[in-house]
Amino acid sequence: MSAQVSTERPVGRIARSTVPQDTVTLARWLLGLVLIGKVHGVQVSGRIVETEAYLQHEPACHGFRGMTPRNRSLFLEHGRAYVYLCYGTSYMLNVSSEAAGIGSGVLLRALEPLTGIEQMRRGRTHVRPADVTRGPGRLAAAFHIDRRDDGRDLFTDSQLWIGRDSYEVADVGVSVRIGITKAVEERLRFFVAGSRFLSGPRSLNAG
DNA sequence: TCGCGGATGAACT
DNA sequence: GTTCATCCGCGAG
Repeated sequence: MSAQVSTERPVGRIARSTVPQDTVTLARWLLGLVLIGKVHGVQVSGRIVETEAYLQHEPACHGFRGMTPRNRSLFLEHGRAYVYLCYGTSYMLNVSSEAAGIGSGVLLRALEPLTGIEQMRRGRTHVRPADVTRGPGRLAAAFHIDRRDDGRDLFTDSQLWIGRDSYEVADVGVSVRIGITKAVEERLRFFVAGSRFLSGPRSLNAG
């Protein structure tokens, strides 16, 4: 099958009032939207093609044991960035997903690069262009996302935000989540079916 | 394409 | 001291 590749289209702001306030709904709704960032003053962007939902009531979720200094952004109202360092090497970008006080969120796992590809690859020229935003750690590295971005409002921020263009997702795929050790059976990973820019083993990206 | 092992650092128990 | 939602390079098939 031929993977559809999106072309450049004008990206606009999304009214906060239209952002879903339910974790699984938000995880699916984010697919096809565009993440915009800035690297050394240059705008970079990519289409969201893969997300995972993390619900506070399950042990795989960072909010499971309640609020701590690290995860407090997860408990803000929906649409805030929760950024943390994983394995000492990779930052993860999440979107808080429920009302204030509830520690659920959506992990952004992969983007299809749209603009600023060479900027994203700066200093990582050994990474193939198609791989530069494949995987949550590489996505954050490409956008230079770190703990300073923690807490940003991703629908009103000027440096790091989520917008929308005319692209519409045809088919959404569902699978188990990747890389976790708890609640491994939950099917809470969502992706743009057929995208060439997904992370994880091929077997998870079919159907 | 896959599976494996090491690197890595901050938060948490 | 343990945990961890990863990445990279390597070698086998």
